[in-house]
Amino acid sequence: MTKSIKDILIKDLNARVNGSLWLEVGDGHFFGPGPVELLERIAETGSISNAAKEMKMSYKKAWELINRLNAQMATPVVIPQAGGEKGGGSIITSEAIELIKYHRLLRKRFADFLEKETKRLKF
Amino acid sequence: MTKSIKDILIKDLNARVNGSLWLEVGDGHFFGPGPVELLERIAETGSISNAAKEMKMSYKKAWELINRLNAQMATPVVIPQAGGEKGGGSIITSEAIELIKYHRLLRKRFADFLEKETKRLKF
DNA sequence: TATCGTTATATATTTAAATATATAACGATA
DNA sequence: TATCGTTATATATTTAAATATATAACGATA
Repeated sequence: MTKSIKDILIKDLNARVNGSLWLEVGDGHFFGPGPVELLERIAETGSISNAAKEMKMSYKKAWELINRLNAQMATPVVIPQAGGEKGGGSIITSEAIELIKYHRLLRKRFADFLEKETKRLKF
Repeated sequence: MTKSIKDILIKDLNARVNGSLWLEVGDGHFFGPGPVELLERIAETGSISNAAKEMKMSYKKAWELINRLNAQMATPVVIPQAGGEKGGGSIITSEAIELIKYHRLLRKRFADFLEKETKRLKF
């Protein structure tokens, strides 16, 4: 009695199906989990700098990410202001909010897919 | 008349949904596209060394990958032989063949999911 | 027992990506 | 006009991952 691959994957290894998802444009990645979280935190904290700190991401990386997004989108996702009452800050646009919402729904459907595939492995 | 996020993503950027998929066990990645391709090429070429060359992967990386897989699985995926008539070689087990088949089906379903989500973006 | 090309292994080097550091520019406010 | 903390930018350093290189062990065969 030989073991099926399912037996090995599930019974012996307790394996599960996992993955990651992003929006792609032209050649490469465009909008994935990282940018989503960064935008959310910019909205919360009011600045790229603080958002980056919270994520333990270097400010440089965060700024380049936002800069790239703003350049690629037809409409910017973040409006930065250098200088001002408290030194400045950044706000996210309504388009960014829509993007986040869309991505949440998309990820939910993806999570369902992954769960379904993991369950399928078990029966 | 403001643009919806869908308009921006599809009309302006021609964005599509993409992602990657793997089997996970315990803490981390376990079996993704890379290992699948490597196993396929070991089956074709009869050696880890040649398979790695074809993929332009360093032998070391290929060997470590196979070694890790063999250690993690209840049954090895590759049977290596050092020494022998032509210096040696490696063959893949029936479990490896099953794994590859399973992964192909899984990726097909994932591709369908991605296509569906990309189309959903368009309407 | 010499030969073959492979597996198995250690170590050095290269590469790419990230963080770290420093600093100018900014603009509302007191 | 001095101050604030931020954005914006360049450069140095660190880190992690990969390749490159070298070599011993292997075992069937002639």
